[in-house]
Amino acid sequence: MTTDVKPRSFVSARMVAEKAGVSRSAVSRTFTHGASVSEETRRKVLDAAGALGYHVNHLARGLRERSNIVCLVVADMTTPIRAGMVDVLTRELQASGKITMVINTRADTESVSQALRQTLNYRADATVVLSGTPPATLIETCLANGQQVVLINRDDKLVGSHNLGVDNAMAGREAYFLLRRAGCQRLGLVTSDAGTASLVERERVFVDAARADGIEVAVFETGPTGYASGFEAGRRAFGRSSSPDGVFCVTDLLALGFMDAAMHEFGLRIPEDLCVVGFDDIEQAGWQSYRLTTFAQPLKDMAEQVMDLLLDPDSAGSERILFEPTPRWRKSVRPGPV
Amino acid sequence: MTTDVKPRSFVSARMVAEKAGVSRSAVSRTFTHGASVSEETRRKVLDAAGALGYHVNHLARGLRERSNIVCLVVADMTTPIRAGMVDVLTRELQASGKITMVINTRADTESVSQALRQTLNYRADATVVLSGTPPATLIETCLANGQQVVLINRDDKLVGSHNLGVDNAMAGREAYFLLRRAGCQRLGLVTSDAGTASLVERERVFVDAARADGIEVAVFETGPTGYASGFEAGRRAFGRSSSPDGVFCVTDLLALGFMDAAMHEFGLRIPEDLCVVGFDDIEQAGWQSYRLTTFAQPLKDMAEQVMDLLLDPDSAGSERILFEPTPRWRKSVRPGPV
DNA sequence: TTGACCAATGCACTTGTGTGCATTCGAGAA
DNA sequence: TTCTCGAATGCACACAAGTGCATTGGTCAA
Repeated sequence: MTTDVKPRSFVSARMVAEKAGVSRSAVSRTFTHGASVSEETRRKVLDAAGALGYHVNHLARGLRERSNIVCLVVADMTTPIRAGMVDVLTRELQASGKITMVINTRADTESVSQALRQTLNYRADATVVLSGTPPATLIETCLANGQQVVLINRDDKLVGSHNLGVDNAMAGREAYFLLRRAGCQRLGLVTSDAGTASLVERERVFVDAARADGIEVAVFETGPTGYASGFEAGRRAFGRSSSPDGVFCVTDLLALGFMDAAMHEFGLRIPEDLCVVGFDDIEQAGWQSYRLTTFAQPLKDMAEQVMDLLLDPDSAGSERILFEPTPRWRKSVRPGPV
Repeated sequence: MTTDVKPRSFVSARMVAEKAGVSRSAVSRTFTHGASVSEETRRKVLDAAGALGYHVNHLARGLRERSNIVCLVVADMTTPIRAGMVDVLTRELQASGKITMVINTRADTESVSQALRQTLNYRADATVVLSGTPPATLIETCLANGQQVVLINRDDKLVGSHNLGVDNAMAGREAYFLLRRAGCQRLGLVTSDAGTASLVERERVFVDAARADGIEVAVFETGPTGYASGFEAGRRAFGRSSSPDGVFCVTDLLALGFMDAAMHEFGLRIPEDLCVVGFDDIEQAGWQSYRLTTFAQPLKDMAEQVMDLLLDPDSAGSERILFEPTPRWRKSVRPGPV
């Protein structure tokens, strides 16, 4: 063995050109739409490319113009609602020829900072943040580098970034209305310690609406956003003297946990003894054991809006785009008083 | 306006060099671990880089050596088990400094082919396939181009590709044993029309084990893998004369749907009237309304194994690595006969 | 027959890195 | 003072593409 040169793992345009007996430019032009190549050369190039297994290097192409890479920063991916968002977004991005880099981050700031830096390292054209708390300075760096930034369900007011969100206030009001119409007297609210803007707003509007009618709401906050916290909230809610008969849970997962505690730990019937309203309309909310009345986030619409923003190069951004959650009437709320 | 030259969106090493008054090589070396740079130059470069907001372009870096990109090909991402896989894998990849490209594909072959091609276009070092049916020829192309290929829960026997999977046979046998010990007489099996190798194997082993004891199993196959199919299976199972009293569902989602139909449509008690065993141990299986006895896929272990394979450059591959699913005893199966 | 014109092609430059090689510079030893 | 050695630095090239510009070859009309 004189040479240690093992066959190059990736074939380049140069190698195709050699095999086809043409110039490298010809290869390049063959794979560029609208370039001027004779039919004969084109065929020779395509034959050689097929034989060698050639694939255009999008990384090198991205060196000159745009990379077509979009970064998706997301936390709590196993949560049904988040999984749904990632699913619809990746699908939509792919359909437009973009490629998706997923950055899975825990909630802590340091982790997100690192993630955002990766975004810049790989020259992503845009960054879509589904969660976490990216420091404003880092997002500004993204913007300064010409990236487009889309924030979903967050309430930062960063100049230049796009902001999508659902109308939480509407959901809070509507939830209160539903429970009152069902004749509920002792209202409760279940939330998490996440302190996300969306969650806080739903809580605030619901509590305020009740207070305007002179009704005080019992608030339960037992841990992170999830089934377990809802279950624990249920345990506490019914383990004492005055227990609620109508509850708004700011998230479906919380609601399902709460319902399970009420049903299986305390033998309550839903909706006869207890009415529950959730938010998100995750798949499980429609399962026969729960049939939760809730609000659906228009995921598909939001994803399409994101694509419109990304594909429009000179979209100004920085105004907040609100989406109407659509109510899903199921069986966890009575149509009227008992 | 004489010039139309707007400030370059991304700052390059050249610009940093100019501002710092050093050569571009110095900048490059500052950001390369172990290179020879004086402390003074390093500081000047870092200052300039900070002021300009410079970030190393990993795309250009990837032109020379490896790209550090790993492609994750996945279908049915909203499914809890898949979401869990994507979550743990992205987390693990990130921890090793890899970047994850998610390719969301429908089950059809054409879609997956296109996805695999993207993988090659972006010079991914490796491809991890969670699902779908990539044609063998395409995977061979990946291998020929020096990519590592990891197939999870599939049964292709492609030379050079790594194969991870869980011991489906063990689960099938164990499920049969559990139901028999509970005293179940009329066994049923719920599966989907997906025809995945894993699903088929679980079904086959379960049915064979029963047949060996002279017991015939009623098989229900009503649609794609999911809650709705399980529910429909339940409807059919109890809508006729001889209904099962012990059922193995090849997936938790099928099991939960089946249980809901049994409980809410036919008023059956679990486990008194009906025993159910699932597979996957998704989060919902532990919820209070179900408490499903099932088998957990060792997601974390599998992800770590994937990382070991990817980080070891000369791992031969092509042998199948089996993982033991761990049984989760809950309440959907009686400990003994009624 | 010759000028004009157009399609096809190749050369050379661009993008942003990392790095081998040569050069420079300064310090320490003889 | 001079020689040696190592650290620091810059030049130039490689990587894999796209593309402006010049050149070539062929066809058609005058």
